[in-house]
Amino acid sequence: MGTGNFSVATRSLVHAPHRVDACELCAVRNVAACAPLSPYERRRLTPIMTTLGLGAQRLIFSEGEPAIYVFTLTVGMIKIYKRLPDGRRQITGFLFPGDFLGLVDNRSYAYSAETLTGSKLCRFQREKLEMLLSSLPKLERRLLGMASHEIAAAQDRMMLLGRKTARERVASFLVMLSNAGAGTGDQSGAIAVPMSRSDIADYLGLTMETVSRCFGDFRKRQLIEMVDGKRVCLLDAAALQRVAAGS
Amino acid sequence: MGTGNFSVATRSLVHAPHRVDACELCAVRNVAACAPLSPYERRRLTPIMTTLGLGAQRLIFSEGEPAIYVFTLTVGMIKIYKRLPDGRRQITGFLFPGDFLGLVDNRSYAYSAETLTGSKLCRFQREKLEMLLSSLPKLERRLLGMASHEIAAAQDRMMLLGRKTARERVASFLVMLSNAGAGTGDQSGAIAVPMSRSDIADYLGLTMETVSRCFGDFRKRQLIEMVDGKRVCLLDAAALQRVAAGS
DNA sequence: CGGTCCTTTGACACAGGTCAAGTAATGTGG
DNA sequence: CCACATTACTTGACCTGTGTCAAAGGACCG
Repeated sequence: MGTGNFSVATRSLVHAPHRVDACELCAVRNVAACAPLSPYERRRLTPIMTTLGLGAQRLIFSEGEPAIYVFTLTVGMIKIYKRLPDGRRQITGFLFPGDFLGLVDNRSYAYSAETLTGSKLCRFQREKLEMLLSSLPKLERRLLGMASHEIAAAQDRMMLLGRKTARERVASFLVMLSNAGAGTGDQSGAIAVPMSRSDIADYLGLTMETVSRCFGDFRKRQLIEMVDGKRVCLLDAAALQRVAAGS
Repeated sequence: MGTGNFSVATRSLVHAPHRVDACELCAVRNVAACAPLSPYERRRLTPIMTTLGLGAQRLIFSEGEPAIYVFTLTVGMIKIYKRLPDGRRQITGFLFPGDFLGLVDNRSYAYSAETLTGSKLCRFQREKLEMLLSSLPKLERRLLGMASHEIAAAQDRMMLLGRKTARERVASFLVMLSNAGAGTGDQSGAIAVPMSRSDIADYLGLTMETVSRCFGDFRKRQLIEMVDGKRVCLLDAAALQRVAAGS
């Protein structure tokens, strides 16, 4: 817990893989100008922070619940999702080590969060963290950077959901996994796909069957190869990228 | 320009409708704990800020362009959108007075922005604003609040695009307009719909024809009434809300 | 091994897309 | 203020991509 393990180290673009107690707010990915926290900042954060480990398929929090904590993921993979009253589900994101979750607009969570694989998280008391923010300007800036990044990603997702075809969506998903999950696959170049077909479907706004058919199609065209149910090898990443971008 | 006009005043939940020069970063809507800027903060912002007025259907900036400025909208309505290489378009948001645009992840805009109606904007030099942020903590907090709000809205939009039916999408759109545009309609309770059918379609991930058919359907069922092409009256807002929520 | 769950595959249905025509709103020049 | 052109919207007929339903593998597990 809190160990600068390989996964965090791989994803963190900003500091060496040594042990850091408040590491998770450092392990921000894809955010420019992301300096690591100072010892002072870490000292301020430690008291309101606990680390926790969870198995696969565990609920972290539910949509509508009071947002007592915010989290950063250090190991594993998480899905976040919303539901309509009749049960329809939209997965609004898959999260990777270094990602932040629980930042809220009002007092309660706007979505549910569930682990896909065994995971380790850093948990912060939300209200206390918010109070600390004013005296930790670097941290606040980092959160703003992460939020901007998330907004951009959300807009890409809207493009996908509103205007891409099923094949384009599945290709986009594979490309995304391959980028985001760099390092989570094995040495053979295969990438880990820990989520079920219906998770993928609910992420892409499709049905399980359509996702399966697209996988089949890509397999037939030699764009991918399935190592096993949970591992895919992108045989022609460039072609997939072309499909994903919409011809 | 910069006048605390009725529109800004209506939308701003946080301060009285007096004249404020750096008003636009105050005129934040739906953000908790949003205190107005101090005179000191305004003094810091004024030098890097200019105000501008634009006609309808004017391009503000384009996807991919270097992001020199960030803006706040004070009067009017704006659409922001992305395109696929073959021209397919997704409108990722309609913006109202008080909304912020141009916050970016990297150095260039991730989307294009275009006015729908005649509009007034406040323009800030992005890099200078970013440098100022550290010394204007309240402002930074406000941006973080706006960003959180936007993320929540984006997730709702993903639910809409991924899982709602055409009728539910159009109903959601009308409810959104009616909430967001409170005050932009006339006294009769009609709400302004300044965007074209194909704008609405590109926002909802549908075609113009389907949007038109849904309007027709709602009209037949007495849920709405069209005052003219650009004004709609919600006859049964509760029923629409029910449709929007997904039964 | 037999059961459970997940995935794949097939046959068919339908929501929403496409194409095309008609109608209303808006603008323009005289 | 009126012809006329232009653009936006509506409506209809038809088509297709994806959803639905059902059954048949496969993988995992006690």
